[in-house]
Amino acid sequence: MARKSLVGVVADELLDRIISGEFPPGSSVPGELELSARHDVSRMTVREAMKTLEAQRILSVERGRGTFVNPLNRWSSLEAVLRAASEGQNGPAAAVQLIELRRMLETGACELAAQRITDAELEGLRDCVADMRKAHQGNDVASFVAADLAFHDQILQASENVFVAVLFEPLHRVLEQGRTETSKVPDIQEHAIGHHQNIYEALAARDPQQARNAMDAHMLQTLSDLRSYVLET
Amino acid sequence: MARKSLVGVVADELLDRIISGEFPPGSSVPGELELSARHDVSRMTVREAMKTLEAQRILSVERGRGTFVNPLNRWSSLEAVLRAASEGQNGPAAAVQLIELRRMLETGACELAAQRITDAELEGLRDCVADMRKAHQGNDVASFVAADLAFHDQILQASENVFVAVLFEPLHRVLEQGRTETSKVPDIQEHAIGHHQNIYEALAARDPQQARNAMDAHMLQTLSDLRSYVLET
DNA sequence: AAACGACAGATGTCTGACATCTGACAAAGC
DNA sequence: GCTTTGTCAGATGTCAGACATCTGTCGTTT
Repeated sequence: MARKSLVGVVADELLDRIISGEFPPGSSVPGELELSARHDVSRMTVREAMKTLEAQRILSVERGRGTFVNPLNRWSSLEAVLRAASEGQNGPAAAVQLIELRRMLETGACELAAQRITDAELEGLRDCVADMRKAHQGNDVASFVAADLAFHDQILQASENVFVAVLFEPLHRVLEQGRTETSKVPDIQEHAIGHHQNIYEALAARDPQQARNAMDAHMLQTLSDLRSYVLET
Repeated sequence: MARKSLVGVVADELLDRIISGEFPPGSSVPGELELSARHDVSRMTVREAMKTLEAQRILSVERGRGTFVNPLNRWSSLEAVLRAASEGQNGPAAAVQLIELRRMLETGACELAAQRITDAELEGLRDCVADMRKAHQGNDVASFVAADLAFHDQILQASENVFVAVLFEPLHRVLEQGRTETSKVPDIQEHAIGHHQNIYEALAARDPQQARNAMDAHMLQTLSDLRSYVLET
């Protein structure tokens, strides 16, 4: 059952303690010896756990002095920040902020893609929309979500901006589950197909402004879907 | 001179070898024993170096099988991706892509800020512009850059979106040096002051669309400045 | 009062050992 | 012949103890 290594367990628990506020930013975490005693593991295991948190800029290790918690805005792990931001009753607010972020990246990428997309990539997008239609008629939620994701991936790739793709990847993972939920509703599926069709046409026309607007409409629709979904459940 | 720990040195060199193409994505890197022999360090040191790269999703460690290089789009470290993307003659292209990314985030944050900014934050922005004017007249480049950065930071904070701030932080570090260079030119300083003034006024009017457009104009100007700067040097 | 030195506590590194997982190959059983 | 099983090499996971080195502090010395 517990498939994670000991290092992962220790790192997770330490991060939990940090997020819970036990070690606020700027303060120091217990020494390696103390943690190894607490978790009943060797010092090396604790060190490797610390190293993973240090690599994500969650901790700063200073030789001879100790290990300190960085302020949240220096963390480089979206997932960790998400965990921290979702504490207490902030879950919905964090979800909205994630969509806002996604909106920035996707509309921007779509604008760039309109200037750079190739004919082959356009064809791929058309196929994705066709797949979504087919899945919608056949009530195949899994295929629908897959085609949806493929569509957005294709645009990201067509934007030819590596950094956007890199920043978007963790978002992809985080938003994946929620997407499957909302995509179950037939009405939402139909809206999505329409928006994707519009985006495709704008990209085919290679009109950056129109492409951005089409994607923006899609994002706002998604945000609206999320709001009603979060409210009713 | 060499203030970095051994772990950092080993991690850096291994990352260099990966970026140079010696270990392409999907392939495996040498085992811990082989690396410890090559760098003349203990196996534990190699392991900690690997852990840092694994935490940045550059490597995937699989027990009993080996350690493998992830494809570039799974890396979570903007700096590492930047190093990889700047290889060979791709430096300028990477710089342009960074500005494009910055444009997405800053225009998006500015649009959000227009809906949420407080009076106190507006006053802070006005002070920043005033400081820029003062530094411009006094030929104080350092103060000018500082006020410029503070202005953008304030907007980021006013957007009230933690995730945008988190994604922007590494960009901040990367773009910092280039900013100091371009800010030396008096003409560019004057342009920047005008744009910042426009942004401030749009935010004061709490008009999201106008704020986005003002920031977008600023970003396009910056991109144009960068292009002419890169071309002539 | 300032400079020095000893000291405790923290992280950095090394050595060697054993545990456990994976993949491959060979031997045993049907 | 074909499947099953045992064994083995090689890889990562974890442990224990030791020593090195840096930092801040607190007396002691000058």
